[in-house]
Amino acid sequence: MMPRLPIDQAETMIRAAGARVTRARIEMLAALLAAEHALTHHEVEKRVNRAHAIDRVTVYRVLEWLTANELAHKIAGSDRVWRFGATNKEHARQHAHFECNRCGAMICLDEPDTKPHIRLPSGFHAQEVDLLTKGLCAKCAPARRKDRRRRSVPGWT
Amino acid sequence: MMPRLPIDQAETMIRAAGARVTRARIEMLAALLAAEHALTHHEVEKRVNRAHAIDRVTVYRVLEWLTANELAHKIAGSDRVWRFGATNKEHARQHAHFECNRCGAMICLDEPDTKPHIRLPSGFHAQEVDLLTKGLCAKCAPARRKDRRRRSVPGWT
DNA sequence: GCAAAATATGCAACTCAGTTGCATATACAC
DNA sequence: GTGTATATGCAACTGAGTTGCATATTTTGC
Repeated sequence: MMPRLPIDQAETMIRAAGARVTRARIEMLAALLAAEHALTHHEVEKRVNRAHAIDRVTVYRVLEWLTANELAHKIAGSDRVWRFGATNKEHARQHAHFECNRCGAMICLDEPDTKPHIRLPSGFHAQEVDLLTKGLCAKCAPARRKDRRRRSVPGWT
Repeated sequence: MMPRLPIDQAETMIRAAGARVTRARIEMLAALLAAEHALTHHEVEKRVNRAHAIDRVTVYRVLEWLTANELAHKIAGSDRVWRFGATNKEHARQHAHFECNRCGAMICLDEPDTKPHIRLPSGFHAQEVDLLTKGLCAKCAPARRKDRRRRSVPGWT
């Protein structure tokens, strides 16, 4: 299968979802598809605005729409900011992520080979298990000594 | 060992940390110790204010202080609100939690028996692994049909 | 193509968690 | 008790995310 431009791929995905194909949706999904890590609303806004201005609110609404239509998924980070990643078709449900304790970057990981076995109190009913690995990303690992951006207690959950 | 009042236990813990023993710290830690699940700043405020009024900002600052001193730990939920739990001495570092998809309640779990094996991209360095199981809590599981509080795409991460 | 209906966008104003600066109150050492 | 370090209260702020409503754009039916 030949490599396609994110913008074309995005359009195809949205069209396949049977919904209105708008420039905002195409460009935002394309931005997610092209991204090397999960993007905040602000990052999406910045990347898309290179082409033309999109309203803040539209960014939120489109991201919400993409999430509801399973073209993207959102990840809660330690900084209370949602990050969004394009949902790749193979692993439709990403439940494993990595978060950098220094720069806050988040990336999607493959599912772990061994699933942990969780013991819940009686009456509780599990639906999904999310795995968040924290540490230092490739950019931050070498620079770890001069740590300037750490939060109150880095890495705690 | 005989059961102690949370308020006494809290005072002992704070004194043991070698820090100033204030009413706000004692009462807030006692509230966390007595809580059946992790509390938001607002829940802490409400529970403590039965005794006497504590400023919103003080609540934030004391919770931060408790976290920094490892007497409590904070958990990021799907609703962008921090929840705090008393750090129990046996498992000093809680990294497994349960979040209810319906009411948002969070509780601390024991570590899973089998730790998952995570494969990271090269250059990445893992420091902690957090496990978040989502589903329905004992209160919400029976009432699951009339779901009124679900978020855009419930349970996604 | 063109008009009408359906829906997405932009704008303004809002909510709510969490933060910061600074003056005042309190715990503890002496 | 008195002095000093530090915790608290107050007010004002930041920044993410939301809502209502008017306007623009996509789609559908012709």
